[in-house]
Amino acid sequence: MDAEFRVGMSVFKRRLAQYVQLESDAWTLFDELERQDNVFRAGEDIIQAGEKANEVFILQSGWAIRYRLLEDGRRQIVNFMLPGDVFDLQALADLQADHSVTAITECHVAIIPSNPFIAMLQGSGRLASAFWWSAVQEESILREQIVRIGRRSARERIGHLLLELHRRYIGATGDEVDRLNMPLTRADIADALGLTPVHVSRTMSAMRRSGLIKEEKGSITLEDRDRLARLSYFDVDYLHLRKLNLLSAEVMPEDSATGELGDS
Amino acid sequence: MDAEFRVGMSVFKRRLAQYVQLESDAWTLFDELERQDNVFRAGEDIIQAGEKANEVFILQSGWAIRYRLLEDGRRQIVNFMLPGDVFDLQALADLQADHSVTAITECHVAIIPSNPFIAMLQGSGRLASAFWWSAVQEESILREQIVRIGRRSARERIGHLLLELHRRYIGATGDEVDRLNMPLTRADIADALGLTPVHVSRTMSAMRRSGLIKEEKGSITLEDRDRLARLSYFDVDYLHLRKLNLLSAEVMPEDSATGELGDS
DNA sequence: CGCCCCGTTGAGGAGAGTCAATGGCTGTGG
DNA sequence: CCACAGCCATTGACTCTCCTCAACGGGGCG
Repeated sequence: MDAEFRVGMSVFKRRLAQYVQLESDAWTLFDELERQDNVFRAGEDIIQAGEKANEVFILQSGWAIRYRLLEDGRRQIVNFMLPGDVFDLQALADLQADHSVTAITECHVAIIPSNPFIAMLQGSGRLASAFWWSAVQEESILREQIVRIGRRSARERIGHLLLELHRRYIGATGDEVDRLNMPLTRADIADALGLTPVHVSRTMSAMRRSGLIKEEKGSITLEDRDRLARLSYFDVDYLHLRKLNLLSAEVMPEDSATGELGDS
Repeated sequence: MDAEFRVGMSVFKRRLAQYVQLESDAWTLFDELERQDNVFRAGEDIIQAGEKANEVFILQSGWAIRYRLLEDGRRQIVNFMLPGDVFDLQALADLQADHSVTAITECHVAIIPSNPFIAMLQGSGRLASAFWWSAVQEESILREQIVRIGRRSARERIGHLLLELHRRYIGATGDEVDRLNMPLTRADIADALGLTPVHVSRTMSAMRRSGLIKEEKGSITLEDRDRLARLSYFDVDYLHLRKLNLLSAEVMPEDSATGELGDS
């Protein structure tokens, strides 16, 4: 985790580079951004609901969750943030956060004030595209989370979530293996999937017994990924992992400094 | 419905004007947009999953749903589109649609090709802000849908959904009454909330009996909105209905044609 | 050492699902 | 103008997935 952090923005760049082709001058703009590197301990809030953050966050290392609490204590985890994820672009509209974001493990976060960030987007249509892609992917993940919770059984939900986290984990780390870090407790998984910890435990035990997964302390191995994918009706399409066609590149010349939302 | 259609873009304008202050020159840009007015019959697809639409859609009248089908026929409705809603801004990133959009009632839809749309955003930071607000609101509605399905009982889900649709319906029509058009069948509500039609029917019958709602053909009245809100843990905040501070207005002068994503 | 958090397992219960029958409404065609 | 098909809402009876309550054990940490 420390190692990941020391390389600076590279997690985000690695993630983006898989989908968007970016030249070094775009990256220069990005690298020169004014920013602050913050560390949050496990359990600490990164953003609190109701707070108005005028910053954009990029998660460098660690896992975080976005969640909402009901008045009677029920918690729903809306989504997970993995290294390389950008969040609260909605802060650019100067809106209050309607959900909290909390570190699940220790998190290293780059915090970028809105204004320089906006200026950067204005400076490069391709960077703007890249961030727009990231926002579109996040929204797509939200939609899939709705399908997962609304129309899948407990086993399907867990399998589907594990496969998503696995793909996203690979995107962040670059390691193409069937094993991933798993800092989530049964309660976290339950609150993400609309189940109870007890039932998650039972269901995952059954999955272990049938050779679908293997758990070690702090990590999980997808022992039979194909079978898992079949029985969870997992279809990666929603992650939008194909290379993007950058609209901007066609619509307007590179040297034009306008056209931000365009690509985005 | 026909009356609504004849007034052109006004539904969208009315919705936006409640939250974003826009001068007439911005609207001029918007009004001059190249567009096509299409009519879709009930049940007809507006966007098909897998299709790459290079257009932005604005629903003028009628109701539509975004949904996804699992291989075995299960359907999950991801969200509802009401008059004034804009959809598939993600098409601007040249991505395939990962979900289908279908008309539930007859729908009048303005279809705007991406390029002129992008040009419009570039022409007015305030318009860009307005559309960004719309995208942020939509994402927030998705998150709330996750909480609704994941951590609420059947009665809470139905109550909460009705309250959301009611607020959004008011935003579109301007009528401040407790009654709204209800073209949804039990099956639609069930597929949106992760329930079965039978259970939705039972639960709504109970709600009728306890004086929470009243149903007539094609419409529903929220008889005791406060009680409904309390027992569904409904909190409007997530709809972001307050007036926006337009960042752009502060960050850059009105006459600058750059700064689109900035406000957005 | 002892506390606390976490995962697991058991027993019993409840909310929601499944299957099936009925009746109303609408549209259509003979 | 009526008969019939098709869709939709409702209700009953039964089932099952998932929840609740509870107890126990292991591991990390002060």
